[in-house]
Amino acid sequence: MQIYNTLTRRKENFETLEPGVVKMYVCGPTVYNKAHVGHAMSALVFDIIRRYLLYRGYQVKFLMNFTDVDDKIIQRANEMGIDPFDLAEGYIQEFQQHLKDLNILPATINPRATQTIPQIISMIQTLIEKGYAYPVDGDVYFRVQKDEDYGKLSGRKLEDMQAGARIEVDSRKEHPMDFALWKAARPNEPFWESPWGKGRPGWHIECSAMNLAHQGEQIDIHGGGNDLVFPHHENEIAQTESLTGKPFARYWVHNGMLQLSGEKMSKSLGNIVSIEAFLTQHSGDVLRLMVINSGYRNPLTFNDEVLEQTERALDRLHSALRPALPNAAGASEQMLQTLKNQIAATREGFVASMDDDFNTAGALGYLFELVRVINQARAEGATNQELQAAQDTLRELLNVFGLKMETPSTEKHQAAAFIDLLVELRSELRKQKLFALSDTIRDRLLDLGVVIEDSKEGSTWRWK
RNA sequence: GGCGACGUGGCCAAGUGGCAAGGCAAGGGUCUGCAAAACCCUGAUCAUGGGUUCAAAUCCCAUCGUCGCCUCCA
Repeated sequence: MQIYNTLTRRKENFETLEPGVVKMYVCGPTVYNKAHVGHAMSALVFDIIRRYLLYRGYQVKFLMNFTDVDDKIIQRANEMGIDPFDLAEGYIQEFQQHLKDLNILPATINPRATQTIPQIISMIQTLIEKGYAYPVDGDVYFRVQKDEDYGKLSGRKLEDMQAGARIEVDSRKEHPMDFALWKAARPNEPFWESPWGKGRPGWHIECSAMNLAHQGEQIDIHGGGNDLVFPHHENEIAQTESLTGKPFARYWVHNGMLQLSGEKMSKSLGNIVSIEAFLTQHSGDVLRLMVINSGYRNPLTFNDEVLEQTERALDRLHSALRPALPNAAGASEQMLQTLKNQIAATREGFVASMDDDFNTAGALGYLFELVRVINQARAEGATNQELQAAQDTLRELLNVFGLKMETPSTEKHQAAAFIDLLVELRSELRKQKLFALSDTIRDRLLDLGVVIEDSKEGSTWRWK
């Protein structure tokens, strides 16, 4: 199995620190507002990676954090006149529900910045002792010049960054790129007691501390959006590796940004489609399939046309899971052999694609080939029993992708007997060539979400 | 200005040295009372210009274009 590593900018063979176990950490959201579909994309990417690792027999320890204290949370809470911790808690609950709705497996642990304060303080103390950090007026800064390979993840040099820096330089800092590990509390801000006075952690240190606390000094996969490469992940590396003297993560994995009308979707740009809004219009499977249908490292095109196309593609996947035609007489030996061969070819192609840096789009292509052959076999009269192995394979691999492939709900089930009755009566009308009436029944049922399909063997119906 | 990524049929998108996956849409056909679904058939030489090679979408150089990061950001 090969994984693209941002640190080396190429694909590398995947070897874990401990055989059979993957320690994985993904940067979660800062919970100061509703999450949008870009956050969902990232969560989906790493959920799919995790599911595939599980499929390949790994045990996966999966952490995703919540940044639940920072400037924006405090600012927003003050504007709304509520407690910042309550604000954060509300958005955390909401995000957890979104993850569930998107069929994302729950994390092994969801650490939070506010629950890791003692570890953060102790980490900062050690960094100060080792000369990698220095306190100023209740703040503590990381000393980037002390870290010789600072910039290795993002491929930047300190000199280059100084040249292009657009930030206002804080004269108390030794170097413009030094970043805060600890921030002194201002009036009306939440704080914790520390050796440097009342304050709260900086943004980057929490992830380092959470990993140290829950995973140890080294992890296998560290993930997040590619907008986190610099400065967030760069700084995580600087902190952790300065402390431990060991490589932090073996593989740095970054997903591309979701693009709305050619731009990154982000809270600051204001071009947001919230997960909540999306899920009122579409199933979670649709967004998941959009993610699957393209490379996780590339930008993901998100617009109404692509959404519509993905809905149709999802319909096609569903089509292969439909039962045999009524009165199916059985398919030819040749057809059954083709079906059997395609099952093997699909399995093989799926794994080969996914082994190559989680090439979901390539793997999906093989699934569609299986779809075609299943539908061919059904059209030639294959029975449910003859279709079973292929459909089971398809279901199994769709499940590796995390697609739910749900169809009817229980309340609809209660209507099934009545629909059966209508379809039966309609068949009688058709025999009597009372087509106007039978078409009316078909149209009216379609309005109610029931699709009737006729064949020479009889009529079938399904939920739209 | 610095660093990086990308540009494949109408749309989305794999492939990254050896005759260009897949999905959506479109056109034609089979089936059907009609319809729907499904099935069958049809289309790209890979931004542009050079170069390397027996061979390039795939490597190198240049140009144009798009996007990301350099500030909070999945």
